[in-house]
Amino acid sequence: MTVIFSKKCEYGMQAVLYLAAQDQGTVVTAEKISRVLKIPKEFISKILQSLRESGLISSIKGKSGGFCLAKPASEIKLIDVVEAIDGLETFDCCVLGFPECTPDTPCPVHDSWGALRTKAFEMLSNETLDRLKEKTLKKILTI
Amino acid sequence: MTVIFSKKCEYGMQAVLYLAAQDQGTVVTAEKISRVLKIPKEFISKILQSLRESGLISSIKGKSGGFCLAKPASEIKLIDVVEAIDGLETFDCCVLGFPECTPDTPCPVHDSWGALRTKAFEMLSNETLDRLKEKTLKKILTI
DNA sequence: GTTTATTCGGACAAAATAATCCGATTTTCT
DNA sequence: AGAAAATCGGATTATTTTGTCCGAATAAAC
Repeated sequence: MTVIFSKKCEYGMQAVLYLAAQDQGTVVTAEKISRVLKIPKEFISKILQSLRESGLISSIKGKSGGFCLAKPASEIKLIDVVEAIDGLETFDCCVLGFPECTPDTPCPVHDSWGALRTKAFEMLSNETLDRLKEKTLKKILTI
Repeated sequence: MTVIFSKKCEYGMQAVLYLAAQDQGTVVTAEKISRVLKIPKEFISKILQSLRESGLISSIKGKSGGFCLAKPASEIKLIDVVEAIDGLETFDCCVLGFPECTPDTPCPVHDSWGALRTKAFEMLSNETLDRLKEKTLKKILTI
């Protein structure tokens, strides 16, 4: 069951968090990420490729190749992954699915939902990946 | 683009809000709901049928038949529609898609997301449909 | 230089969700 | 009684999302 984001996006966030939790300079293969996070290998490979295209991560080809963050974990936020995979449209859509839900033509829950949406956006925008490192490492042990 | 709920659920909420906005005792056909809310007729028909099975709305067969709320609008909440169509699982799932995201084995954003989720649930649970009637009528004019 | 382990890219397959079709039944109206 | 307008139920189709397969290119290790 998906809460807000697509599976691709969820897996992408997990993978990026995992990369951020490694010692700097560590290169991790798609196979390892797949194994640790229990994500189908071919699927996470595609997702990693698209994250590389977006410039969030880098890849190294050939034997002993793999993936790593393209910049310091202190400069990446979860919202960056969301933007790269699902886009930010989610934060601009009516929760009831009404067309053109704007301040001028609001749906019945426009205001209360708007406040929540903002909070959700902030939650994903405020903390950088490095600040989530410890929690990520702990969580990974339990998967 | 879907925010949290499936299209079925979004359409279901819209239709139920529309029924709640009618004068009491009014019977509305699926065709009319489809036309007003711009929802494919056969699709909304199915959704209305399933909402009837859940007991949220009633149907009247035959010519001059249609649908109406099964109880007063003051006794129905949006969360009831969500529960009937998508279920409440959404409010119990990890936003990052991690398995077994619990207080004991939390994901990196477990706490902050949990607070938001609770707020979202409350938003859909607190107000009854009758209190959304005016806003619904206004919104419908703009569709 | 050959083997090996990896990313890369494109096509393909499966599953879930969204939408449609059609014939049967029910009820009202003339 | 017959026509008309509606729900009902089941099958079917279309679209999107999720997941897989395979062969080519790349680079390290022997």
